[in-house]
Amino acid sequence: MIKHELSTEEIIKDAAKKVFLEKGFGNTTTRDIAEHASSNIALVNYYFRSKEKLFQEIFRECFADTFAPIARILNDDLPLEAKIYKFVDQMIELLKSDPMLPMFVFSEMRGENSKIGSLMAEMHPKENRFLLQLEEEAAKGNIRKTNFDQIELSLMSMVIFPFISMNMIKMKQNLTTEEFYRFMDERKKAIPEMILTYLRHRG
Amino acid sequence: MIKHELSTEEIIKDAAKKVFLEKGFGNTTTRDIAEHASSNIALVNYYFRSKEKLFQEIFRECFADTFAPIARILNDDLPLEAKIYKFVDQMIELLKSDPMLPMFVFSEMRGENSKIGSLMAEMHPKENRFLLQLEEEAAKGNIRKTNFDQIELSLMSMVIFPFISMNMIKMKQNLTTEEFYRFMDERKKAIPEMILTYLRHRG
DNA sequence: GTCTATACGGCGATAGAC
DNA sequence: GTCTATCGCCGTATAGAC
Repeated sequence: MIKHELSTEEIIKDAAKKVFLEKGFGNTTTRDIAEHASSNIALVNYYFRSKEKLFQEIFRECFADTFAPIARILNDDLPLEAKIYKFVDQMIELLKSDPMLPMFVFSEMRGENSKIGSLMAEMHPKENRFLLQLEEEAAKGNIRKTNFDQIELSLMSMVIFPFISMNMIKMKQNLTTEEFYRFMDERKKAIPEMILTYLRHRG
Repeated sequence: MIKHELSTEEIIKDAAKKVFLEKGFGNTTTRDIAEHASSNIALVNYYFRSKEKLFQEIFRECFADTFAPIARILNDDLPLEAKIYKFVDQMIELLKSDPMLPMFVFSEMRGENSKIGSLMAEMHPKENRFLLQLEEEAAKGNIRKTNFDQIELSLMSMVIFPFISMNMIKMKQNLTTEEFYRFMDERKKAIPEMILTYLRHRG
């Protein structure tokens, strides 16, 4: 295992990611980024040409970091129950390690004329194995028939929203970050239980 | 009923709200606001002293618009099932009429040293009738015993998150705004059903 | 109350020395 | 590759005429 020093470019990019995720594009200045990287404005533009370009690069990565795991797990070849447990577990672990990710991604996707747009096209020509799987189980009579788009959205909501409202929750319940994360760990059981109980209950 | 012309102050404030909600504080300029109000920068500062002050005023209102109805309905004097149905229905109607509200509020609450902070203190010394009610029903054996904070958070998540990810959903599923709202109307039944089925199922 | 004109600072970006 | 110095622009805010 070779020990790598971080290159200046990587240091700047990491600093930029940190600041962008915390404050968003509009509240971030190139000077912010340079300072966080213990560098200077000239170098930021030397490596990335502009604040805008740097932002695009980071947003692309964050977008992928958020949605690639979702698509990957939902298209896994696993039985329904195991898949749901795995999805909730892995997503919560991912978001615990990068809790600002969803707020950042969704926030920067606001507005019709968004800086984004093109990213969507490339992202999900993907087929959705999860929905098919729910239809199959329903056909077999193992779970109730219902609108499974609603189920999928509820699953996403219950996993992701707590991180978006993390600050609110922490203040309201007077929690440290550690305590909040323990609360989220509890959800690894609570969410699948609710979804599965509903699906299995005679409609 | 007297017909009121909007005052210049109100026109500017409405314009500011529209722009702030769409783009956030950092991506909004005083010029934006003035243009949307068919006015000029001087007038914006004449009525509100600064962009910051104007923002604070609007944020306060949006914060209240979001959380006051939540607290109000959850503290209503209604049986559990009716309360949950009412909560989901009223919140979805509210958010349909102002779909950018949650994204705006949560986005501007990011970061520890946020422009906000003080608002929290005044907001919820409120007791939470909803959680007490769940405990009561559990004591009577009408619903299962579980961590009701998780239930409450799941309820919020399923109602609010879809509006935060609205753009994503609309693009992914190729929906118009009308179709998205119909999808949300469907949730008025789907969400309470899931929650209640889970609560009533023998744990 | 409203507008034009302007002050002033901070922003993104680059030139040019090393 | 790195840094200092600086340019030009656009941001917020205000002075002052009407």
